[in-house]
Parts: sequence; structure tokens; C-alpha cells
Amino acid sequence: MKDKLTERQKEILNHIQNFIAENGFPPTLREIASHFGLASTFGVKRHLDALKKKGYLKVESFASRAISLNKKSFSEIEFEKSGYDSKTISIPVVGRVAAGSPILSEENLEGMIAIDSNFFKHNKNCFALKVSGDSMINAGIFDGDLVIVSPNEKVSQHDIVVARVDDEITVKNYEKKDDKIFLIPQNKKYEPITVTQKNNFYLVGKVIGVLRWFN
Amino acid sequence: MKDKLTERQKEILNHIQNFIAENGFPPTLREIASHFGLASTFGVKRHLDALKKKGYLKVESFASRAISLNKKSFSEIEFEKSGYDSKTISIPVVGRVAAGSPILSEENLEGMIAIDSNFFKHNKNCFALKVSGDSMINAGIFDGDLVIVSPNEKVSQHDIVVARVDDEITVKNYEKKDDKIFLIPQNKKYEPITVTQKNNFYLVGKVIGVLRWFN
DNA sequence: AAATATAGTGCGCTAATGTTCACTTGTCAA
DNA sequence: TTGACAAGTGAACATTAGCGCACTATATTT
Repeated sequence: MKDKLTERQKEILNHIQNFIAENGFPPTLREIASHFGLASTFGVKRHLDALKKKGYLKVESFASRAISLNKKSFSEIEFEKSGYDSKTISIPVVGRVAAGSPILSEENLEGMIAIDSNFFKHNKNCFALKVSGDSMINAGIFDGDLVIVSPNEKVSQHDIVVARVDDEITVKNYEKKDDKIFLIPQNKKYEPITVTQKNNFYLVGKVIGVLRWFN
Repeated sequence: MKDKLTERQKEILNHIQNFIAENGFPPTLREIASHFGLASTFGVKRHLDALKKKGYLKVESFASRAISLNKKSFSEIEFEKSGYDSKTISIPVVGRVAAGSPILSEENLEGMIAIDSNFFKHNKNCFALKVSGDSMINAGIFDGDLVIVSPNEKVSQHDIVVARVDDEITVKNYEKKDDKIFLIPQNKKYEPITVTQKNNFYLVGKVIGVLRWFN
């Protein structure tokens, strides 16, 4: 009841959020007023007071642009108290793999990443590997992405896998035909790799996820 | 030009970042000065001018607290601090958003994911949203992917954002031209959305990451 | 009809905050 | 040594921006 906003208040709150997103800092009363074609800052102030009272904003007194959005309007609170119980599983992140070295040696380690077990129903030996190269762009795996790899998991036809061919680590689609193994890139620029007896071939694991950061 | 920062400039920049993270808005010159025990605001101003010139932040003239961070300033500074604390941060995962409902209401909650803070240098209000539709495939975002969203972070031209247009939640590239806002899909099958005054437009946040599971 | 809540106007006041200038100090390299 | 440069001081000064009052208007409720 108390938290209910009027139409105008919603508009104001909405505009403040957009302003911050666009500018990186909050607007002044006058800027808000002028955006709505208002002539006086007093009305705006009353709206802010209302929004503050209802818990959507914090406003420092006697300070300029000192509006901050309250988490309440976003997330946290509701989840925090809903007693969400879940374990997280930590997996190591592996960067560029030095040719010849075991993938999971310390020198390749770059950090850890933890993922909620609800989303992660695989075995505990998983790790994440930083992809270099664009041979899988059509599968939505870009240079620099982290692929999450589950070793000792059954690999089926057409799965995306991480494999080692003669000390070279690659991410490709897996295909087996008449006892021959093919590693298929998802980019016209590259040719499929045919694995022969002469190659030192090792199926590292199955790619079960992809994680990418925009920086 | 040399983009290299002096020690002092790094300290200042770092403090500004922390201040914004804690308060939700940037500090004034005097607040910065007093944090460092300085008696004059002039020195601070010169530091800001330098940081601006070197491209780490933007500062509006004759406006209070009008400092905004440039992307560049993330990576570099946090870099040095990383390694100290490696907590994991939990963020909620949001599934299909019922039209009209606040994104982060319980009915939309699907779980939590936790991510190592070393890989996650953004604010704590972040959440993950399940994408439906293929309008961003050329940006490597597929149907069913989880995009990780940072609300109340400065959105720049061409950033991938989550926006609400008239109760419809979409993920698109953000573009602003002459006061007009365009939401650009990354798939030839779709047309850009032009946001007009008549639309109820709300910039939910910036997409800072993508997570995909193969199941 | 009267009361109440929401919205907005105009205007002046004052505190908050950015800007500028002249001068000092310490470091580093030519 | 001299000169360039980062850093800081102190004291105005100029502009921005929050605050508050009296008054108006329009719904909705009592």
C-alpha cells in the first residue's frame, strides 16, 4: 500500500534510472524538471521525497545529484530472505595452454569460477578453458570465451568437445564415421581435422557451457 | 599521447570508482580532497583534468558530481587489486519475464549463479536473464542463453543492453542519434526498433556477459 | 460541498560545488 | 644549475543546485 507509486512517480523514477544509465551520474532537480517540461523544482522535490519514503531511492539532503537507486527496486532483498539454498561448485579456469603441458597444471591456472549447482549437474572435475581463435564462431564460441569442459563424460556424435591432437588443444565438433574421427570447425575459413592413427589423439572432454565477458 | 597514470592519479581514480560503487553517485571535488587529506580543491581538479585527458573519465564542466567512468578505467585499476580477495558473488537468474511485472519479482526467479569476483568487477545489483529469441545471434547471443546484466551502469553507444519498451523486454545493441534511441538487433531477419516519445522506455541495464549451457 | 491528496508555478534564499590565480615544494633529467 | 612537471596551499569568485513558502488547479474521497 505504502509502496504503491503514482503514475507520475513511476515516470520520474524511470527517468532517473535512464539518466544514470546514460550519463553515469544522477540528474539534478532542475534537469529532471526540464525533462518533463516543468517550471519549478519544488514539484520534483516532492516526488523525490515520495519515492524516498516509499523506499525506491535514497536522497542525500543538501547535496547535489545525490540520488541513488535503492536495491529494493532491483533485486537482493526478496531473494536474500527467501532462504535460497544451493551449493556452488568451484571450477578452475585455465588460460592459454602451453603446448605439451598437462592442461591442468598450475602454470595454466588463471582463477576460479563458481556456479550454482542447480545449473550445473555435471561431475566435479570440470574446468573452464579460454578459447583462442575463431574456428567455432558459428557455434557461438568466440575468441576469448571460456568454455566449460566436463571430462570423462560420454561424448556423442556432433557434441562440441575439447581435444588434444599432437600437443595441440582445440575446440571442435566431434564426429565419428567408420572408425575415423573428424573434428569439425564451425567457420568456413577452416577445414575439418581428420584424426589418423599417426596422431596422438586425446579427447579431453565435452563442452557443456560457454561463458563470455564483454569488456 | 601517454595514457600512463601517475601513482597519485591511480589513487584518485580508484577512489572515485569505490565512491561510486558505495554511494551510487560520484563525489565532489571537496569530498575527494578531504578523503586524501588535501586542503585545496584545485589539486583535485588538476588530477581530474589529467584523468579526463588520458581518457579514463569524463567530467562535465560547471556541473556538480558530473564525473563518469570510462570503460578503460575498469580493467586497469581493478587489475592491480585483484588477487587479494576472491569471494564469489551470487546473482539471481531470471527466466521468462511476465509482461508488465517487475523483472526481479520472485515469480521470475529461476535460481542463482555465483561467479568469482576476479571475473566480475561490476556492481552488486547484477542479475542474469534468460534470452528468448534469436535476434542477437550475430553477437553470439543465442536463444536460451543467459545474459548477465549490470543495472545502473553507464551505457555507451553500441553497448549491448537490456531494455523495456512498453512492457516488452529485449536485448539489443543500444544506439543514440540526435536524441533518438535505436535498439539494433544482430540478425538480418529483424528490424531495428526506434524508440519514440510514445513508448514507455526503460533502460534496464548493460549486458556484461553471456553464459550458455549445452544440454 | 468540504476535505484531502497529487501536481505544478514563481521566486528568492542559501548552501554546495566548480573555477581560477598566484605561490610553494620536491623530483628528475638535460 | 636550470627547467619542466607533478603536487599541493589559500583565498577569492562564480555558478549550480537544493530548500521552502505562498498560491493555484484538478481529481478523488468523505
